[in-house]
Amino acid sequence: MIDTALSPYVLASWNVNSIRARIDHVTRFLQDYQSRGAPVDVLFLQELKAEQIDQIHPDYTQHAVTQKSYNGVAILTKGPSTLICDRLAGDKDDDQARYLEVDWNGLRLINIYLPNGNPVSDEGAGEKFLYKLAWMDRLYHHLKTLREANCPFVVGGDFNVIPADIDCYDPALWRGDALFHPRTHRAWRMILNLGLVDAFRVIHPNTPHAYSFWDYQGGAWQNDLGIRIDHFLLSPALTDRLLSCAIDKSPRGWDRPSDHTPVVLKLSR
DNA sequence: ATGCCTAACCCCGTTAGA
Repeated sequence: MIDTALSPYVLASWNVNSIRARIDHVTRFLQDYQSRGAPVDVLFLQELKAEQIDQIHPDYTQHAVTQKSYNGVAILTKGPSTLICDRLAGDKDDDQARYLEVDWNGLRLINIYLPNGNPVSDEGAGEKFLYKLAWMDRLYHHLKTLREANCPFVVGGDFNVIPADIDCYDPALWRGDALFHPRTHRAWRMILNLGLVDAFRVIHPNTPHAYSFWDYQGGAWQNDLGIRIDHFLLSPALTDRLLSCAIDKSPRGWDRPSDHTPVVLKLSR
């Protein structure tokens, strides 16, 4: 008999690059963890790319914010959860479906699809890059509010941030890209300096080739030319409950995969 | 070589992703 009181919470985050194209992969992923005795309690999905989505899995409470063709994020939880917010504070005119915040067992779950930001353009004045930086600043201010309220939270998702050299196959090649730009890194540090921990990197401080994304082009997957851009950040109280964080490479090797693979976090209950 | 995949959408090419 499994002692559920001692089993950890399992949280996963996955940019599926279209939920319609990847629904069977999501089902298989959840089934695999279920059959391995580590059922997923919380699943964050990004890039749904569909305005209308059905119930993704019958065993979960589902929240989603969507738009036609682009973006879209969902949070699936075992048991009840309540919607807190489906857009990031700080810009009333921003209607892109990139942010979802729910309460689950007194824990704040925040799923993000942070803007890519390319092209950076001359002097970093590209419209998309400025939107990314502004979005990161808005995220910083919102998380600061939660920190000051001592609200325990986990932020997971596709950050479109390569945190450091170790997180990409060729730092020289990424220099100047919106995912690896000094201004992106500064915004990332601002967020971490609220007292948050990059769960994967604190568990695996020196592990190279720990990637969560491989481009479809140029045999990137076959040659392991990847980048780590999908992350879980934990507030201090949750950092104390961090048991493990791993990147599950297997779904990237399935037939017609997403270009991202899931990150899996375990927290003590 | 802002490109050698992939998906959406809407017409069978364009846009976006990272």
